[in-house]
Amino acid sequence: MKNYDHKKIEKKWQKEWEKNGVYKTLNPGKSKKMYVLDMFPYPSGVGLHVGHPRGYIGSDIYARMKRMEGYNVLHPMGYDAFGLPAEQYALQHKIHPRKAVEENVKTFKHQLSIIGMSYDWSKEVNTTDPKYYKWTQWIFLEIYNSWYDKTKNKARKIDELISIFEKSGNGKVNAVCNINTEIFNAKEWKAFSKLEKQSVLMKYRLAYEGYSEVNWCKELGTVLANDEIVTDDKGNIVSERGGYPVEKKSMRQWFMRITAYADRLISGLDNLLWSDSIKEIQKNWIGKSEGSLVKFSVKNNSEKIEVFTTRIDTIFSGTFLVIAPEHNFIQKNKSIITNYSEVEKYLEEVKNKTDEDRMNKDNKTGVELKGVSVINPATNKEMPVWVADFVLGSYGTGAVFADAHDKRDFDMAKKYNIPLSVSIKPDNDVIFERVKKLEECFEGKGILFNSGEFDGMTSDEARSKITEWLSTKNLASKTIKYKMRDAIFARQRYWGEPIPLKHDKDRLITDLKLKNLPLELPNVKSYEPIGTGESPLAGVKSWIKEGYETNTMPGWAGSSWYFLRYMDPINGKVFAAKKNIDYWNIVDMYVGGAEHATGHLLYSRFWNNFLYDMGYVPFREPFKRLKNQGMILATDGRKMSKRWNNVINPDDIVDNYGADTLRVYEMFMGPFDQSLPWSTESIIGSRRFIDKVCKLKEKTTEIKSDLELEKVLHKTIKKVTEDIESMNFNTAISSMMILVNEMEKAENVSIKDFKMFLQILAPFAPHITEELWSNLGEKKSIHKSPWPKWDKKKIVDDTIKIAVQVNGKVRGEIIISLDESEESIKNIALKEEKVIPWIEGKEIKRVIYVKGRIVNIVV
RNA sequence: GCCCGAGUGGCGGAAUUGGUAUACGCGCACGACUUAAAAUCGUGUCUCUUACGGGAUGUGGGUUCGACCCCCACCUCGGGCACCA
Repeated sequence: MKNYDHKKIEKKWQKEWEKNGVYKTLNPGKSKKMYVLDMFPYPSGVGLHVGHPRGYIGSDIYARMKRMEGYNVLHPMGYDAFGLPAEQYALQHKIHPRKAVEENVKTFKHQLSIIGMSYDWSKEVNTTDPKYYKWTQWIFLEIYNSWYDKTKNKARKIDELISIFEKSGNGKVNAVCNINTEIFNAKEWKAFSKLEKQSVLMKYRLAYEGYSEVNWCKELGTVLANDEIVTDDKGNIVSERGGYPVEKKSMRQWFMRITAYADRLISGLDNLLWSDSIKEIQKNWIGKSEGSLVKFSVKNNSEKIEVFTTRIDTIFSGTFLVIAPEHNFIQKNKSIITNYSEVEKYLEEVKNKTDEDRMNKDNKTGVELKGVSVINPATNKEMPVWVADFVLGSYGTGAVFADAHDKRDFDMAKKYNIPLSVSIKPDNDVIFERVKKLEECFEGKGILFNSGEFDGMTSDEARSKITEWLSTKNLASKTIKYKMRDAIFARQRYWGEPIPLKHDKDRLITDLKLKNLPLELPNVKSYEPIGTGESPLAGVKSWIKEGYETNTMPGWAGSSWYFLRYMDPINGKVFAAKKNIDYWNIVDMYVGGAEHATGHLLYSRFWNNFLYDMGYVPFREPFKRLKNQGMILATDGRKMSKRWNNVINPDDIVDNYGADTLRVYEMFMGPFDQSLPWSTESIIGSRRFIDKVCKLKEKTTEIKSDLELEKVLHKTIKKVTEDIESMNFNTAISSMMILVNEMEKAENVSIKDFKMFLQILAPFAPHITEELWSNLGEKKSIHKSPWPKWDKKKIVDDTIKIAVQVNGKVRGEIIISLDESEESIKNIALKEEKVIPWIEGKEIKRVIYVKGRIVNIVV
């Protein structure tokens, strides 16, 4: 059945490559460098399925071609092994997560090695290795000890901020921070206690302490990630494991001020060669919107309620204001709200509502704040104020003004019969419909509002003119808001990097110095939840005694900078030597799943931008080119999962068909970035292809191949080279299949030509090509041979076949020589036997010739 | 709901980006080899029509000498966000 013994051959060459260091990366120096990176895997307990290697195979092919093209290639692999699944796996199997990781890494490495990857394993990194996370901790401290200077638009050392405070206070500091800080002068600063200084600085630091709501499960005694909770049939949130109730609980956390980089994370995308869809996802995630901040004065009160809006052009028709239940206006002005008890009741209700309930768009609820009204700055008309939970405390200013243009405002008004209006220039039919309804609902209370002099303008013009006009009265200003929030950088878990900070009795925080890093995770007997919601570290006496921070870092910490560590993986003095970073520089080609668009790919850009600001790396963006491999689905079209029992293990495929077949098949299935269903039926085609290649070898001779075959060969070399460059592996393989079919048909194939073919096939099928190459007497590895060049002269055809159309329909074919004049080609076409019946006796209106493609006769 | 992307044979897909639609592979059918089967090789394989020809790239329209490709509307599927003002 088998034409060659793949098991024997593959094992033999894998050993040989290892022995000879064929894929070893050279030290910095050589001018042509190429950094080809895979997203490193999370080594789970179940090992790889056939979907996982798809991306790795693609990048491996790319790396192999680049190596043959003479580049010094950095193509490493490592493990991202901190995080929840390892902890859960360990809990389940009653072994230490470190042990579990060790075992899983072994499995992964074995599975990867039998597929024939060309990694330089001496560059391997593992995020859970203290020698690695020493530097994750160090970067954290660098971020912690920095603030964002908006004027210079870069991060700076916190020490510089302190000296500014000492000289002139914070009045002139233009920094990005979430909380409004009180203004103080130098003298006041100096008078602050240590604790006061600490809390002021915390508002500026790029990593800061704060509080946030978490999913707290009392029965499990632990905080749960969103992945670990589900909604039961009654609509309550419960733990996935056990189905215990889950409630919201405020917890002390650490945050990363990623919002400081929001603009740069958008603009930085411009120069990246990434798919538009990933760029789009990131832009939407950051959610930049430009608008205006409008002040509504509260009647009989000195207060003003600020509203963020992108539609200030609709302000003339704003008839009421809605604020979020979390808005601090309510608590500050209890006394003037005449129906406060009713309001309080509503706030209580909202608090107990599940998120799902709150997000039910069709059921708007709210309560009017009686006794309170505000003045519309554009019309000077009095407006009632409502509180409603569809307004989010966390976006904009937590307040909106309502007008009929907005569906939500309209729904609210309709439900509670609040007068609503619409500006005289409704922008589309939907709004016109609403205006009609308004008249019905409110018995004439809904009115068209004339926005006067602004009415003839385009929306954009009106927006900027109105803002300008109101700003002269200090009632509005232009502003920009983002959807993205600061990232929580803490987990109440054991299996993560310890945060290298200490809290003393007086709540003063000190940071560890580099010489004291790494702060190693203590070896504990029980890494199970301790029941308070804090991390298991809070139950370690020696840890608490030292005052160490009990939160650990989240899963994305270690993966946010690993691409830098590969450049210099065992350096103990710095995270990577400057010389290495300068040389390897930006990652030229990054391959991985699109599911990391709003996680890893954003966080690592953030960290890299920060490291750039601090002068540690010479490039702003970490990944120049990004390719997202599509998922391989199971034969049933679903995701491969143990749950569906539809997982295909690559080990079995390698065993039955060989690694080369697996590689060729996975690349041939379809476009690299497209998700495709696995088909064990179809894989045989790839195996047949390799069998045919083996058989072809028997046919090779010293005699020169004929010209036609040479032509096909050189065209194929060109096609394969270009296709690998653009990662169109499926068409590269199909063109090689065509070449093989031609070679089979040919009388004779020269050894020289066959070898060239083996070379372009080598990145796809490294084992069999190496075997045949060596059988043909080559002593050095095919993978170190220079990439073949196509001969330009051999790929031009002197005569070509083109189609002749009549009125756009193909009626015949002619063979022409390319240097023939347009005039004579047209004449040949008009005389073509099969064409004549279609044009005979008709007036020829036009004859169009597209060079080398087609002649179209219009009659 | 909003923002992306995609719809091509029985199946995975190709099409030089506006120029001969269905390459390559799987499957299927027939044939050769074989006592037989597997493997291998050969031939065929969008559809209607005996043929001449006609019709097909989710549906309907448009632009063009010419449209899978561009424009408009709709349908279906996939991805992202989701009461974001």
